[in-house]
Amino acid sequence: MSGCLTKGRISDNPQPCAFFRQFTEFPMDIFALFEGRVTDALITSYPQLAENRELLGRVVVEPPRDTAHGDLSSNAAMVVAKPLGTNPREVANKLVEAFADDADVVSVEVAGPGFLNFRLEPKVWQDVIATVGQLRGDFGKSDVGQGEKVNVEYVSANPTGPMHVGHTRGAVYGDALASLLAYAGYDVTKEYYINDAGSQVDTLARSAFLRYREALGETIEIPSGLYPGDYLIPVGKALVAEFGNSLLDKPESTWMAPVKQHVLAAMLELIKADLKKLDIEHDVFFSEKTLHGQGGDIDMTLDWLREEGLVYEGRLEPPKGKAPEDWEDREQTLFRATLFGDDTDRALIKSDGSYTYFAADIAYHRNKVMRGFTTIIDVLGADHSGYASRIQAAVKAVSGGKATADVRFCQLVKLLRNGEPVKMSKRSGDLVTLAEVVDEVGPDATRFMLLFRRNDAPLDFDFALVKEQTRDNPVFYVQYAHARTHSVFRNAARDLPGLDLSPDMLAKADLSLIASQDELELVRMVAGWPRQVAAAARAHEPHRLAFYLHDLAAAFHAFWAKGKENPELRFVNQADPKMTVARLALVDSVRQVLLNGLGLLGVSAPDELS
RNA sequence: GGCCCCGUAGCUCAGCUGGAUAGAGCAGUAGCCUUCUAAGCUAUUGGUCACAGGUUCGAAUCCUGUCGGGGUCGCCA
Repeated sequence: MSGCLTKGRISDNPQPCAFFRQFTEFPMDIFALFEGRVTDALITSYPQLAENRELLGRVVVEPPRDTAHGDLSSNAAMVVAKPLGTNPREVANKLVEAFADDADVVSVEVAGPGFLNFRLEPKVWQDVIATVGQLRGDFGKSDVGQGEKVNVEYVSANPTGPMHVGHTRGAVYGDALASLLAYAGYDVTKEYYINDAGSQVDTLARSAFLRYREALGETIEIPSGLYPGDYLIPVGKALVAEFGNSLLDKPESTWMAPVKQHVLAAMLELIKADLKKLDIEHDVFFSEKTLHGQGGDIDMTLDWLREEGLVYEGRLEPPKGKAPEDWEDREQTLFRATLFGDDTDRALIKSDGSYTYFAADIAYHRNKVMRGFTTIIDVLGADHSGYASRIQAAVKAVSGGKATADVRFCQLVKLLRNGEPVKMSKRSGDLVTLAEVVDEVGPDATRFMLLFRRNDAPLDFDFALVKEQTRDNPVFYVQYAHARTHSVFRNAARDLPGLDLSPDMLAKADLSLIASQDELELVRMVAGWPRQVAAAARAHEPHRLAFYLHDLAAAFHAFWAKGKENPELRFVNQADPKMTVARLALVDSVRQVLLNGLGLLGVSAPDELS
């Protein structure tokens, strides 16, 4: 065959790709495996479909919601029937014939409007346990990304103080997304854009200078408009340590540059330390300032845009409906964003002659494109939602359509304590900081709770619940499932002291013993992990993994509890070492997937809960 | 007024890019601890997927409009 089948799409790569070879030797993702077989069968029966990749890409093999519908179900017949000018059941019947000789398939039925329902040999599922045992941390890893270069820019908080809770969600989301994409075979760079060129860093420097004077013995009063936070006190002292009193009587024009440099570095350290608390480390810290200056990226970008005819001098319509009191109708330098799908053209140069933030941002995104990124993800706060179309237009323009921008927004987090909102006052600089939250509830709970929700939906974060050690707390619930897998092994070692439970021994387990519906149910869940990873990566939605893990934990707890009522279903059976080894291999596969999933989310997986 | 996000069980939310009878958790009700961690499990109640049209074999999902909530609106970053 030509082309390489990966889940949901067919690449243009004429070489068989590693992922597909992996299927043939090692069916890691059962669903993707059968998606390939169904697609092949379609092409065999209807050769004219071979060229219609878009259509074939819509063919899906998925676990049916209702287990009465078998192990796998596919929409293939319904997807292609109309373009073929035939009806779904006819296509379905041909596909049924095609699978008559498939040794993995017990039966295929046509159901409803044309679904194909597969029932598989138990061995297919049993083998998944062995596959997990061999691939370990690589079970779920894939190359759906095919090495595509992706830049994930996240956090990018202004370097004017410590991080507050508002930044935390974007930090966790971006970080988990980056891990997920890397795991799914993308070439990922984690990036932080330092807004160090605007006027707020001058304000920061002035604020720090006040603290400097304070450190030299003056009594200071912080005027409104400057940053009042205590975190600048040590910066003032450090400035004294570095400069003595030499800056004290100098005009601002003299001290501004050195103080700014110093305080920016200090703030960046502060932010890095905060992020470190959540185990977040960026690969690249990109300074906006480096884009400015003569002959810098912004100049170059604007020159280039001019050459392309994408810049003009013109007037913008005032915003509709809103009474534009201070609207000054003036001619300005504009980027033709409307050519690329934005709803208005955008200003590049301010009235004082300096560049707009957006001008720098075009240059920044062009810089990303030049570095070879073809998918550019910006994680922003929801208050920037109007910015998306602008960024997309910019990336489209500077990449000639070769790169795509995905701008993701994180909604607000509402902090609660026992159901009561936590008061926050911005004016006094009394925001709840990231550090305070993490110190109180821990990094695991912080990360998991923020990921246990779609990022663009608002989120209630209740300190009381997050710290609770009950099943109401999803973090704990999942971690407990993992700890429980270890506890099962500890008990096995205790009850069957002679039994070898090493990975080598588990690899030799007689997995045909894993045959009950309850057990196979759990295995099917495990088998779905690679599929979840691929789908979450494609959708840029790490929260799906959190939900999957919660479901897997529930399935495991449920099976564990069945052993309470029915001793034959217990994992550890002193009278039957063979069965015990097989069951432990199953437990081990659950454990491994929980471990892999929690790892991707950046949440620890303790062996034991104290 | 323009644009963006959202509207799913009493509450908090999923819903696998259009699939089969819309799912979890909490709350409510009824059960399960001499038994691998009850830090858990089982059963059960509960829905006009905001509303009205449209697209098609098929819609919570896509399109249009209405209502409601949030955000944002030339030179801030």
